Amino acid sequence: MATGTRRERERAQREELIVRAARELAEAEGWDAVTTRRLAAEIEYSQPVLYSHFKGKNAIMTAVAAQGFEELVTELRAARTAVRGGPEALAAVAAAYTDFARERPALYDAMFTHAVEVEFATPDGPAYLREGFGELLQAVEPLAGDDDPGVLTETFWASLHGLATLERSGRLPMSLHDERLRLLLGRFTRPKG
Amino acid sequence: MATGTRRERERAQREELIVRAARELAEAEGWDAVTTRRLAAEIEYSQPVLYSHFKGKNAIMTAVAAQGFEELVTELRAARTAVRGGPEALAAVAAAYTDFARERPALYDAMFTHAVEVEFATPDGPAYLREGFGELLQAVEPLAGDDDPGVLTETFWASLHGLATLERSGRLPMSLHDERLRLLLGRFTRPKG
DNA sequence: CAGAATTCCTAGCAGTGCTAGGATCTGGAT
DNA sequence: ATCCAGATCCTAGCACTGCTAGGAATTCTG
Repeated sequence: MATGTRRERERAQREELIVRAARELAEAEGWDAVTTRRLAAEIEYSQPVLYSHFKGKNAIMTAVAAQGFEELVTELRAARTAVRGGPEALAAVAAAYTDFARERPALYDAMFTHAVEVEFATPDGPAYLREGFGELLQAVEPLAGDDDPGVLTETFWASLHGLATLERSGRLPMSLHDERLRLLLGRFTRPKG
Repeated sequence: MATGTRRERERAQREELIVRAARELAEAEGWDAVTTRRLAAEIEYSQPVLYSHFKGKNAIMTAVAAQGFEELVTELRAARTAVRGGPEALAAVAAAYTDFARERPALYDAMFTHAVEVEFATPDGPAYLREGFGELLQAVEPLAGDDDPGVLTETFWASLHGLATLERSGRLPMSLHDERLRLLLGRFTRPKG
């Protein structure tokens, strides 16, 4: 029995190794550079070993994305709790979100453009999704007014996501990012006239 | 010389055939299904013929995207000019934009997620980009207030893009689309308090 | 009608994700 | 210590991708 647990531990370690290697490779050279062959070479095992841990390359990306969600949640929480609340909280959370997307583009891609296997939009989805949305919700809710806070949070999230993706792909110049974020926040914090 | 012009005409026709086939295949089965072999079979020529017209698959996608931009411009213009102006114009343009993304997902992908070769964010970019942005701008401008109309338009565009992509990928349920759009428009038309 | 030039296809390259099959190594029982 | 069952892992290969070199076939020109 003792050997069994050791093997399990080693397997878990290697699985972690795979995810870390995939993430580092993606962050260094983009997801296109993450091929099963290169990944196998990186961890010094053969390709089929990858498939004994994950169903396929997509599952590996999903595992990387899961790490990303965890980290995004902690960053959003840190940003939100660092300020008093109200408009400042929304600004802090928004800046944290777009910073995350800019600084970890490969991670962000895995989370929000690839890896559709993550179950969004369902009440029983992964905990990190509920928590992440919860962080946004807590920042948006005080400013919702008559609007449904949940739907308004979705809308605000979509705006941040749009900014992040368009700026990252070069379709909007990054130089005006702060200004765009300022205008967006202005519109969402503006009280009903 | 007469034969020369005939050949040119035939070449242009075949090029159009390639773009149309790529577009139809993408809209029917998604861009993953658009391989050079299938495309060649569809137009009843061999693969290398594709490369005598386009530098590669990406160039074909760019050509499809160009068609998309032209169509998007006309739809935005139609939506904007159909109403009087002010908030209604913004609502009409926003609905036209998200409708376009939902009804022509493959086209939208080629325009805004793939095909980075299109020169966004430069003054001398393609005409359809300037025109398309101009349509949004004309709808946003009357509501800009003290804000820079151009930057505000970029921000509004990003919000629409975020909604379109998150809803399309299943990360936001499509059922609440109208409500989200309503809230977004409410925030962007709300006068400064 | 022969020669030149264009057009086009066959065949192939290097790469992808993924998998079947057998070799190798490990752990436990005799 | 030995032998066998089972887990572990790798080699080799499949079907596919985008793309290209080289030669065959067709077309136009003198």
